[in-house]
Amino acid sequence: MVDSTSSTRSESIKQKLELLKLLADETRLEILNILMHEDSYVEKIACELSLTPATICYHLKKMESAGVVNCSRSQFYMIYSLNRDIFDKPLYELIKNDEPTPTTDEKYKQQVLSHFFKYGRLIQLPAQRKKREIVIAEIAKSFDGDRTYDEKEVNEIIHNFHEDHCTIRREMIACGIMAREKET
Amino acid sequence: MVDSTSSTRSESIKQKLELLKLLADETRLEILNILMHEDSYVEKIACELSLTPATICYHLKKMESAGVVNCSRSQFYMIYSLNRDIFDKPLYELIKNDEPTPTTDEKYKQQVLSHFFKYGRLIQLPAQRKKREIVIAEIAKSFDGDRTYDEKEVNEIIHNFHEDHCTIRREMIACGIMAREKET
DNA sequence: ATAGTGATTTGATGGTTTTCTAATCATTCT
DNA sequence: AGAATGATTAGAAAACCATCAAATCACTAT
Repeated sequence: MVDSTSSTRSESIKQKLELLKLLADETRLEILNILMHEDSYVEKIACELSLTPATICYHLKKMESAGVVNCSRSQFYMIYSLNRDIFDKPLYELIKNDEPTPTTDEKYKQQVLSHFFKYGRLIQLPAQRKKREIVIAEIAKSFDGDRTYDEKEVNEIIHNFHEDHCTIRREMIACGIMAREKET
Repeated sequence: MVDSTSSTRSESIKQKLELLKLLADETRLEILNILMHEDSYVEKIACELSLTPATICYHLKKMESAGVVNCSRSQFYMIYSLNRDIFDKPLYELIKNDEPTPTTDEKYKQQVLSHFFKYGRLIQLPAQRKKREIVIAEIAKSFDGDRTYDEKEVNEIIHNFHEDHCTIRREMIACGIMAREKET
């Protein structure tokens, strides 16, 4: 059910979270500590921890289905034992998300843009520098980087986004996205 | 507040549990993954994860007080960064309880004994072998290991615990606690 | 000083999880 | 087969925790 050979190069983040949740419980930690010393069975553990067999069973079953412990029958008892392979990894292995990082801070940009643009037009220039840069960069996409524009052209394009083309134009230059050129 | 130099040889089990609980939450894992790439601040993280700044703050504060992250002010922002030392340990370091193990399976014995003895007398011989051994061992404490007893003496001592000294005596021999000797 | 901006606290809500009791299941021994 | 014993499941109560909206705090810049 669970690959215990050697980490399959990318257990989903879900599985890691599941393991961490399993470990983050006092009762289960105590059970694991008992099993570190010797294999044991439900009733005995229940006695040692002063808890109901039902409760211990609940925890053991949970840990078994995650591959943390194994169990096998022996006479009257279900003997539970530790799967020690699990615990060798360093901690950062468990918090690191290997999955193809889909959005680094792309999502943040989208958020900002959708907040300041409505129907393709700029509602208001953000006061924060970081946000302002994002907004300006978006407007800059309408320009061809290889080409030069005269002032009238620039103003027309910016006007599609906002009335006040002067401020925007100034910002674009301030951000280093656009350079002034001596008029020919 | 928290020793970040090098594990102080025995953080209480409580502290370990606290750390594990911190890690066992999807949102916090995501925050940590973001901070693994670069330091960041509340609002930005909130945007990236599509959550409220209040929520992110709640998590960051929690992690800060456990020494998992650090924060410092920079201009408008509270910059949070990872305390990477924490994550070097292998996992078993976090589940192992270093504290002086107070009761290995002593507690289990006490449970069994208090169940089968009342006012110093044996109510009933347990059916289970393991429990029977515990009970028999308790009775055996009344004998001096260095000395030999004749049958009458043995029966008298056992009689203090139970009417049926024959069964008990047989069990003691079966358990290897007492040996028969040719009568002199 | 005051306005603006991000961080934090507070209180309420909803969801998850541990724990128990009681009932049922599975196995062993007579 | 039937009795005994340990393990498991089902259902319910209680504790815990993440999240949000709204209010407040702390700092910066004009």
